[in-house]
Amino acid sequence: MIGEPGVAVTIKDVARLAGVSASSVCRALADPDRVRPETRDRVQTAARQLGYHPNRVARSLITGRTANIGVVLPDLGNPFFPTVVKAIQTQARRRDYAVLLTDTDEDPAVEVPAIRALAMQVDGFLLCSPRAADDELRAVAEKPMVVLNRRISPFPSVTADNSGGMRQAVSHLHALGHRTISYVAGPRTSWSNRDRLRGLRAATSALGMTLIEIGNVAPTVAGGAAAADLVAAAPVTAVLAYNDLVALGLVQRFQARGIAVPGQLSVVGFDDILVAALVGPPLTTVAIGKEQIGRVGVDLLLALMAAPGAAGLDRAGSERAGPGRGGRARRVVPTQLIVRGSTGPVAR
Amino acid sequence: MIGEPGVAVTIKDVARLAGVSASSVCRALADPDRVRPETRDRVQTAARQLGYHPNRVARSLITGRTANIGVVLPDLGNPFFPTVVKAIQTQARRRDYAVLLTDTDEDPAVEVPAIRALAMQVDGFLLCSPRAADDELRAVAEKPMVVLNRRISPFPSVTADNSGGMRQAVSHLHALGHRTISYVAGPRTSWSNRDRLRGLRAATSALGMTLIEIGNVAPTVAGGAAAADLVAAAPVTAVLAYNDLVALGLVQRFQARGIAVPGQLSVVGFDDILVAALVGPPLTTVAIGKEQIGRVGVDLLLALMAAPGAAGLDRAGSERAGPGRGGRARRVVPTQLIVRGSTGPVAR
DNA sequence: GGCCAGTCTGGAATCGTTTCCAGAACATTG
DNA sequence: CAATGTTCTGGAAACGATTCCAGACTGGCC
Repeated sequence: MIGEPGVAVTIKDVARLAGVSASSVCRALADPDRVRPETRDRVQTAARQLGYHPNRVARSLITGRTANIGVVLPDLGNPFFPTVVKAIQTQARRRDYAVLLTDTDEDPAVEVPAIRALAMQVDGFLLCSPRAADDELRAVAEKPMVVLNRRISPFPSVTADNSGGMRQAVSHLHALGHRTISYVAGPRTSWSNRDRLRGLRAATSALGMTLIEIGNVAPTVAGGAAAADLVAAAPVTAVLAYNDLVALGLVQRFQARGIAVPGQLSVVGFDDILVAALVGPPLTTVAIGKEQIGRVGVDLLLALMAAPGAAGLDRAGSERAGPGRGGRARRVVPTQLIVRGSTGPVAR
Repeated sequence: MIGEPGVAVTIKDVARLAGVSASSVCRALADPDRVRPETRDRVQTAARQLGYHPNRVARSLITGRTANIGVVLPDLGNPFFPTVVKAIQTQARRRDYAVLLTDTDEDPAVEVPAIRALAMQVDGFLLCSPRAADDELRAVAEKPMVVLNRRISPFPSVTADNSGGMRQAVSHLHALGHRTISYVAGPRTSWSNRDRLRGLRAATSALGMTLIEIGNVAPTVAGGAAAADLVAAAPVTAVLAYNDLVALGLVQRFQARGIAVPGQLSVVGFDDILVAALVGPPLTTVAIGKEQIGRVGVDLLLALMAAPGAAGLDRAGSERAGPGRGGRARRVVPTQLIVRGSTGPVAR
């Protein structure tokens, strides 16, 4: 590579060295079969010699494609998201896409401006657990969008089987003798929270159990700790938390108050973040294929972008974009209860 | 906002509606004082009416600036990094920059290609704990670069006061009566690992303690668990780990083998990731201002980009770029030992 | 009233690439 | 050998914004 140190080498430099026109360079590199083998070789040699790499910005301008995807999520501080992002990033790179990341700090009001700001530099969006209202998100969808951990028609989505997870968790608790349990709810704006609650209600009522719902808290350790006293005051023998962080906050506060887990109170989390296995007692929780969510999300988005009328919202009355082609697919990844040490038989 | 749904509104549309030329629209929006107040108002009204936002790609092409910064890091799965990235992201957004993220999966060979691939779409790089060789990184530096958690001349860097942290940790252990301790080293390619080891050696020898170094392991829980047996076999009463994940792996394996922590063996981590406080026993560890690292990194990078000869490497014999202006600043953020439950007096 | 300075504006060039179009070169066929 | 078709190539336009330059207009001043 002999490229001048500071100055970028352009297609014209290659053209000059190869003794052909810029158009031919472009063709030789983009679609080698459209030029004579001899020119192809000359161009490719020249390009290699100069260390030429096409300017993606200039290319974007004319093709309208950026080869970037935008990822918007509420909080990197929640270990759930980095795992998903990592999977997204890996899969995106494999497909030659780069990832533009925005953390909205759990603030719904930041989401729409953030999407708008990124819109021009990406070919599509992956919205992880978006907090804004359905209508707002639909209104801002000029680019293809895939939603993770939430369903918003008409976007394709990837969600976890929250109901299934809750069913497993509840029947586990039921088997241990628990009959009255509590749920510590996450953010009101979280679709996963609503979905988990829905599944939980169905599961408990199916088994004739009593469910006491405890207000919405931030999906953090602090949020869980804040709710712990309310839970302790309720006549329950077990508690399910919106997610692992909340569960950890609960356990921490229980232990600080001398409430034995699982001796006096069983605790179940959701997500199976790394730390769940490490705390004392290790947390019983519902595992989600986080990598799968990220990976499938990327695939869905790429399919959507490749689809014929690849705008964010299909135009009114568009031909049926079959879910098979990524049109408005709804993928559900399985969940699985991981029984660890934070749940046990009901006391007495 | 009356913009056509699918078609992007360009500067020409605004110009037409406002009855002025494109140049005037550009001036009115970029630098309102350079046009007559009346034109300014007409343009601004028209722009608002059409929902015009300048196309950043087109702008990049002519200005050469992208308003993106590239972040490269080894593993989002290590909770240390999401925290740093979150701070980076927040600070970048505040300065109107977007963040392009790449996770290299701890593979040095991925780093350079990743940087090269991103180079054209960013104005500068933030390399978090890069694993590649100094020379490779210098060779790939066409854009301004700031290095986090490592020092590579001539790049500005932000590092933690590893030596100071180790000194605190060692004197804590010394006060508890420990005299022979072990260090479980992280990746050989990690500068932080070498820096921590350096500080550790200095601190132990200053206090006349014996240090037994145990091979390089992956900076993960599994890595720590893998080293645990070696540690247990060594004649030590305490062990310092490269980072918290390794420490957690050690503790986990010790407990599995019935070795009491801190009863028989004290364990100290590094980083103070969220989970450190939650495990049982809670981990004594050295805290780093992770947010500060990210924030300062962004500030340094922005200063570097704004600097006169803002190429990656200053040209040979460049005028002294004072560290004050971000030239080749070396910022060190303080560390602090957090004493929790995984350390205690030496047995007997 | 004329001249100069200053303000404001429009047109054109530019960034680097892709793509359309038309023409050149060559081969094929009658 | 002419007519036709095919392959390959170069020039030019285009993407959308910024910026340079020169011209138009205004105002002030003598």
